[in-house]
Amino acid sequence: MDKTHQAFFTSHGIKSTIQRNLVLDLLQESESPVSAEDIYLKAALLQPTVNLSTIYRTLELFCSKNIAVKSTLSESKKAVYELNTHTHKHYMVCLKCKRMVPLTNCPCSLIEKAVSENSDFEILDHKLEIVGYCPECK
Amino acid sequence: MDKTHQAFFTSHGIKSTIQRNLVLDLLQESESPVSAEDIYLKAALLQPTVNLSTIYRTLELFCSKNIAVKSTLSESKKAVYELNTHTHKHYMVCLKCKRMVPLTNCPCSLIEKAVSENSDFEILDHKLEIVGYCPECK
DNA sequence: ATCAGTGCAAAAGCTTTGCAGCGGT
DNA sequence: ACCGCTGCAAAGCTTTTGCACTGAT
Repeated sequence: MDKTHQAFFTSHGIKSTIQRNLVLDLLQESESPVSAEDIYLKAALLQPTVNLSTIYRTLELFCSKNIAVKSTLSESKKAVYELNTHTHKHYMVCLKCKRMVPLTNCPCSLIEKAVSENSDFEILDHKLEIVGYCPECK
Repeated sequence: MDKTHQAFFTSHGIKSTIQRNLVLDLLQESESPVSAEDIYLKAALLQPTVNLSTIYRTLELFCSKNIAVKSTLSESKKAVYELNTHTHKHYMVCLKCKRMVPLTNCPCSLIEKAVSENSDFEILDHKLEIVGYCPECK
């Protein structure tokens, strides 16, 4: 059993298992959000008996412990997951290759400010998705 | 057959039918985006033989003709549809009652500008979703 | 030894599709 | 009369769940 994984998981109050270690590693490796199936396909190469439902359960667990974050793009019906960096983050999504490029900085506070001045809505969060073509696809 | 519907649909190059008229009316009536099932339930009251798949086909047709616009919220796995007002529009979504309140004005051009200055991404569109509690639910 | 975690299979929820018959022009 | 539109049923795709077994502490 990997001590690093073990320490990480126990610090979040959950058990370390081979599958969870795997999912954590795979989330760590991927530079942009991935679907449960993406994770599953990569995980199955290393651990052929792993099951898709375990991946879903693990991802859901990670989200509930704030280890990961789930989001859904308007373009697809699949949810995607990424490690929770605890930073404010948005992506540009390429319509062709589906690549997700993170925004380096985001002037969203302007929007929240403007909105809260104009309504009684209590704003907790916001999602911004920029859609277009990445440099390689345009 | 309703002449108004007929004229509208032929101007978009598609046939007018009872079901399409109904869907158009129901989209017109609703002040915020609705799911296919919402439309179906309302439609079934007036036209009991109507079928869910027809609603889906009609909504998809409307979207392909730019009569309607489809979007998916991160909170739900259902798609929602609304008439295409051809205006830039975003919503605040209440976490509790799921009410969608349109933003009166949106400083998004700031974002697109900032983003396009910082990357080679060709921006075609963006989606903004504000999440929180509406005045009644907070 | 205990109890949480997992694999497997089945089901659930939303959406799409094939096909035969109906309906609009 | 023609051909597109619809209803119905079945399937598809993503995600969830029940259950018995496995594995971590």
